[in-house]
Order: sequence, then C-alpha cells, then structure tokens
Amino acid sequence: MTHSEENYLKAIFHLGRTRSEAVSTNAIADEMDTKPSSVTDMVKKLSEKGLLHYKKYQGVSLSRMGVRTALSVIRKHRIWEVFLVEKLNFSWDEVHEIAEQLEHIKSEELINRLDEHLGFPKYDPHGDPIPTRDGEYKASHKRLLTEVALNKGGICVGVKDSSAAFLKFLDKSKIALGDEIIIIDREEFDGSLEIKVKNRKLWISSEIAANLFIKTVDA
Amino acid sequence: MTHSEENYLKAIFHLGRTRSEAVSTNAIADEMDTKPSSVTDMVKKLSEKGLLHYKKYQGVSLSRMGVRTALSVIRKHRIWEVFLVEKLNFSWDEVHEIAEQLEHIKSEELINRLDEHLGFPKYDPHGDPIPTRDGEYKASHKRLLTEVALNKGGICVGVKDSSAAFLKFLDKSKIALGDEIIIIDREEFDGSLEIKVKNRKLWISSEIAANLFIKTVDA
DNA sequence: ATAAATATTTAGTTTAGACTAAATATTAGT
DNA sequence: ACTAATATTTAGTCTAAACTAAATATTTAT
Repeated sequence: MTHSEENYLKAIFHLGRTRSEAVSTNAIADEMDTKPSSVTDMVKKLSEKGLLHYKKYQGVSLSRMGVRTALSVIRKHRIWEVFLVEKLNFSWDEVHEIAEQLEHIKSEELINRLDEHLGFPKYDPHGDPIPTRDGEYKASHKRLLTEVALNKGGICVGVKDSSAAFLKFLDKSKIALGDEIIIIDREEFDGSLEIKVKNRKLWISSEIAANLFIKTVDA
Repeated sequence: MTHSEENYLKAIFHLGRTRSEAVSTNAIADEMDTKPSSVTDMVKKLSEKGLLHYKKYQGVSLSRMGVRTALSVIRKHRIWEVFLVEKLNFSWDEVHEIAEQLEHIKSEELINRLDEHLGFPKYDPHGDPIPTRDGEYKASHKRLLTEVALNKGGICVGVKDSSAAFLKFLDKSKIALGDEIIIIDREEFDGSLEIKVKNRKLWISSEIAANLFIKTVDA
C-alpha cells in the first residue's frame, strides 16, 4: 500500500460515514484536494485490488478489506496524536499534520507497542474514538452533556456558553478540553449530574451540563 | 526533499567518511542497492540543487549544505532508535528498519521535543553518536576498553572473549550491551580501570577491559 | 421530454524515480 | 602504449500519481 492509496481509503471511509449512499468522485476530489480525473484513476486501481466497489458513474463504497485498511490507518493516526499530546506536550491543534505523516509508518509491532506505552487510550485528543487492533469502531458525535446516557462518557471538546463566568467555573472545577467525562448518576428532580473527570467525582447542575459539549459514541 | 534524496545524501555521507576521496557512482549504487545509472540521474539532480559537487566520471562529494542535510537525517534516525529501545522496549536489532521510515518525518519541532523527552541522548543504541541540532558530529569507532583515554567513554557494543565465564562475569557485574561506560581512573601498576556504568562505579582488571569493545568518538 | 448544467471518464502529458541496453570514459595489464 | 576490463553516462522505457482538455453520462429545469 502506498501513502496515496491509504489516504484515499481514509477519505472515502470518512465520506461514507456521513452520507450513506455511495461516495461520489467529486466528493473525494474535494476532500483530497485533487482533481476528479485523478480520483477516477485511483479508484480504478483500488477497485482492482479489491479494496472498494466501483461502477462507472455510480460512485464507490469500501469493501470489507477496504474498511479494515482504512481503520488501520485511522488507528495509527489517532494513537500517534495521543503520543504527541501526552508525551511530547504538543497542543491539540498542532498534531494533525505530523500525525498525517506518522500514520503511514509500516509496522504493526510499532503501533501496538505504542498503544501499550500510552495505556491503550480509547479516544484521541480531539475526542474521536480509536479503532481497536481488530477493527472495532463506533463513530462519535458531538453532543451536549445533558444528552448523554447514564454510564456513558466521552471527551470534552467545547463549550456552548463561553462567558468568563462559565470558563472560570470550569477552571475552578478542573474540567478542561480533552478530559474524559463519564456520567455516573443523574438526579431526576433537577437533572443535575454526577460525573467522573480525571478519576475525580463531582456533581454539576443541568445548567452546567447544558453548556458542555462532549464527543461520545452513538448508542 | 524527497525520501529518496535524503537516502542518497545519507549514503554518500557514510561512504565519504570511510574513503576520503570522492565517492564513486558504483559505491553509491552498491550501498543503496540500486543501479549505477539510477545513481547518475539522482546525483545530477542533487548537484543542481547544490547539495553535492559532481564532475562527470569523477565521483561526488557533499557540499556544506549536503552535509547539513545528511546529518539532520542521521540525527532523526538515531533519536528515533533511542525512542524505540528506551520507551517501547524494542531490542537493539529490531529498530533499524522502523527508524529508516521515521527518519523522514518532516518536523523539526517533533524531533527536538522527542530529543528532550529522551533526555538529550548522546549515543544511539548501537553506540553511534547523535549529531547535535546544529550539526556537530564526531564519528565513533569500535575499540577495546584498554585503548580508551581517561575520562572518555562510549557504548558497550561487544565482547572479544565470549566464553561462558566472561559472560557470567558481565552479568554479575551488571554490564550489558548498550550500556554507556566511562573511564574514571586507571591504575598504572596493573592497568586496572575504574569505570562508571549506569551511575555505578566499579574497578575492573585490564584482562576484563581487554575483552570489552566499546564505541567511542575519536580523540 | 428535451436542452442545459453538472458530474464523470478518457486520452494524452508530466514528474520522480527506477530500470535496461548501448555508448563512452577511465583504469589496469602486458 | 595499446588493448582489455571496468566504470560511468546516455538514451529510451516503465510505473505511480498527478494534471489538462476533450468526450460522454447523468441530472435538473423548464
């Protein structure tokens, strides 16, 4: 597999998640910042290799093998992102470009050892789930903490209310972007929530919860 | 710079160290496992880019810029090797192939942070010195510990006597391949040496020293 | 239902990096 | 010094991945 082939599979995988029909040539060209004619060429090659299904003018969809390969690349990308943030102290937004390169390093052994070294993280720094070694994967979506079910959780990725008062509250409560938050309990009377953050439990009001976005896998 | 260009510069740098004349087309082809005609093509390109000096039929030598670039790649390679061994517990001999890929990742920031994360190592796991960020580099050579000057040191890379008795001694003394050894003192009377290994000082006889190879930079 | 707009594919070029075979330079042996 | 052996370069081909321009399919709008 070449870098370019891997990038196409990744792009097609992501596009196939949102729109549920076959992925169009133009959509791929847009996503990859290339020309439709180049996409046609590559799509033919990937089709011959059995990585995707392609009928002229009808768009493409990944084969089982294509999905497996795409997930393997996404897994590498996200594990490297965790490494860059956790171990090398890069910030959230600096890591994407470097991970785009690292994801193509060929060594299963390497990525599995890195995974172990990082304590088998479940999410990358942007809150997106990391596919498992054997290709398990559930997509995540950004939602308000009020919409998350009991015992479910995800990564804090943003706030709705960005007032100084709210941000100060978060700071004081030691809740930061990138933290994993899990819902422990929900009080029916006022909708307040008990959550676990960084191995610490605390109660927050439903007003607070309604202003915190987290990325969490679908039910 | 492409991966291939970087690999050529690295190969030419290494060849230029041992033989001191210009490096021949065939030598490069051998080193890179490619054909002489391919080398001629690449050498022309690198010459046009100002990375090396080339006169038809006369071989090549790196320009200042070429040396700088080669050292930057070698630095990356060796720092990644340290990471793989120290942090991911790969063994000595498993790391080369993976580092061959990692050395081409483009990010100065990444390599400098990794260097810091590893505590600014001076040697890679094979005992070869790591070029500094600003291109300082002294080659190292394998020699017996008896030939090393006071206060100098290097990485233990092999034994001359591989008898069970000697290996048992090393094991008991907690001296292993890959350890850094520094000569602290030398007793003129019997040639015995005080050495520092893993922050531990101990005395060894000249017989022991005469059977230990270390890699150390030239005087 | 047909013309216009849009999407996709085909055909032919380009660049990087490799290759083979043939041509030319250099070096070595007598 | 001249021929034989070896080294190097040139010329032309190949593959991957891009591109442009032209051709063809599909979709949309009237």
